[in-house]
Amino acid sequence: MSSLPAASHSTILEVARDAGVSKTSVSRYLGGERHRLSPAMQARIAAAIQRLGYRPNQMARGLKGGRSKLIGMLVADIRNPFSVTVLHSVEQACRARGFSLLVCNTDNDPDQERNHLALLASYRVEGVVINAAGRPSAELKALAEQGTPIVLLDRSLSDVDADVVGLDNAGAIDMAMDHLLERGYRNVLYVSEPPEGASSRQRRLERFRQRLAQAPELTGETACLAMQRDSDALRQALHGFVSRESPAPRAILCANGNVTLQVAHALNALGVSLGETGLLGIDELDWCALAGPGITTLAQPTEAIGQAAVESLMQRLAPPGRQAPPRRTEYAARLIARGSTHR
Amino acid sequence: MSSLPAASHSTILEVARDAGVSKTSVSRYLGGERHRLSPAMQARIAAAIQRLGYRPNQMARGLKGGRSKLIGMLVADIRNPFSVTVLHSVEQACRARGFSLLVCNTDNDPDQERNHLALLASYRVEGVVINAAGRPSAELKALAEQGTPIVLLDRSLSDVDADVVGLDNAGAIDMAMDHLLERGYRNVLYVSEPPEGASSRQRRLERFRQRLAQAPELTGETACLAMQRDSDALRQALHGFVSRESPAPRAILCANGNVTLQVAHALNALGVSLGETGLLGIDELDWCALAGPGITTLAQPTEAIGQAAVESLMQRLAPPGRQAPPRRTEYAARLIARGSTHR
DNA sequence: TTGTATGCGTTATCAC
DNA sequence: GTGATAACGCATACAA
Repeated sequence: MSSLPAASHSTILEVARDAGVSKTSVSRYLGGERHRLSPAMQARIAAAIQRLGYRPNQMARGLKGGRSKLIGMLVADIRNPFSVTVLHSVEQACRARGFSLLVCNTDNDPDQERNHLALLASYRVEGVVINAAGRPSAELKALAEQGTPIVLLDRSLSDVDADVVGLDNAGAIDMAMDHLLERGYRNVLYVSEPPEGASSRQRRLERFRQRLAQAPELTGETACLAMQRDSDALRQALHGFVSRESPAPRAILCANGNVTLQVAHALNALGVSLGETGLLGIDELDWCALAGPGITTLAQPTEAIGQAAVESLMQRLAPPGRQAPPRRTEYAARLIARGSTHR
Repeated sequence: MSSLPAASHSTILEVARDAGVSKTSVSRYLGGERHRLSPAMQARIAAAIQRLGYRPNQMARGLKGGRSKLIGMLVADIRNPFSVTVLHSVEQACRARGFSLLVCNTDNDPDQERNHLALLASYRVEGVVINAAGRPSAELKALAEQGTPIVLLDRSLSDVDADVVGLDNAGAIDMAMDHLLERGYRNVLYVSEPPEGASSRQRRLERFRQRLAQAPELTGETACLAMQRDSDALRQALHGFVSRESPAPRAILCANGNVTLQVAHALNALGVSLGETGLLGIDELDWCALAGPGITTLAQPTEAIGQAAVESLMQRLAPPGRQAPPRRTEYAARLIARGSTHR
């Protein structure tokens, strides 16, 4: 009763022969048109498929119809928990709609981004979710001009006609500042990674400065540093801020999860006690409750963001009439107050 | 000067026409056989490609040659930092060799694993890296029988002829126990997620028990719980262990990073002070230095593991002669001592 | 309800 | 050196 190990992949033709029917019938059986086949034939085809261990070849399938059933996703930093959570939700949303996800990590490198984009194009992905690392490239424009739907995640790109899905950055900064003010902090250091090439960073920084300008009772400053590369600079900046004479209670606002992590490390090394010196970070991380008295954060609705991204794609995928103009979807952050902002 | 926006993808035929040459020549140009073409023709083809914004269609390529240039990866839990780091290194290694990575997250669900496996097969991936969630499925065996190289990551699978790459689990437990003993702990609670379906968990648990049996000066117990699902049970188990009368210094050994996280949360809630009660976790996490006095960990060489996995695949991909028998590659853990094991 | 013929974009096998 | 032409596995318009 043992079947021979199929040397290679069997084809629809072999199935057809084995079942004694035509290729077309098998194709129909597979393509969700079984209702048009006689029960007898269905049974024979099913048996043949089973017997041969047949698996349809998506490559060939995509060739003819142009439907690769593939969505591409460009992630700027796969090791960023925020990205991963969004990725997770994007993948689920895709799968729920019968698409697979081709994931590319760019490590925030524009060159890699371009290569990956070309790659995705070569696999004829039907849509692309991009957490952009660089400026709009020729590859991206080519993709857009070919009519491939594009959704920008977290970071928008000038000159690109695409939906953008992400956090309400200004609102998040507002929320953070309101919280810090309410808790009595009056001197705020805003720490960010370099904002060039990441619109969300720019937007947050900009809003922080606006808030500073609007609130006379508040003083503040900003520090933009490449976190991983020079942790020394970060430590120095923090040391300067923390040790300086200041009657106003101090707090540090971290522009994203990575910043929060690095700042927490630096403060830890400096022996700064959280709470007395406030600390608030954008992005919720699963360990934030564990560091010192707990770190107050602004959680992003990552699930919603991922789903919205795919939803956008799907709408542009089915072009019934005229395409709607690019849309911007912004989600509100959620404050999770912990000990680090409790004086 | 401006070119019309290419309505859709251009084909090799269009390039050929535009350049006034044959398809074959263009194909040769693309396929790395330029040395057989006259410089003049090369120039014309290059110009045409440029002009039309041509991108080869990998789908069609894979159809004829059978080379999809795709590697599939099954991740049991994409939100696990360990998995992500390995994924990152696998992706880099693949790209360095001209392959793309099709990533599938199974969320530790055997059903999803089977679906994803079928999917990968349908895309004719040339190799698969699997961080398995369940028992060997029919889909997996089909893949193996078709000759698709398979590498098992972290978790081995009985009945599957595949290379296995991962941690030296017994060695890691030894390392952990030696460290705990050296630091004076004499009563150890081993906390793990349910070991069923994850060979590495089984191996670690088994080794822990062996060590207990071998060391008369040591007492210990084990707790296997689904972390996320019932955090109550975990808290109770920890409470029981910590509050029980015991002259012997106590320590908790966490079987992986997720356990460490959940245990840290529970201990935090219980108000247990780390160090006095020892804590050691397998898997280094980027926040481990920040929780209390710092959590001692055993770091896995994730980069090496990812690279070794791809290396394995590549060797089996090129079948010059007879295939070597399945190989097992085990890497040693690295101890990072912190305050949580300092009494 | 079922089958035939053609084409998708590419590579490979020939011939010139 | 270069170019026809035949596959590759599948979907589909068309015919029966």
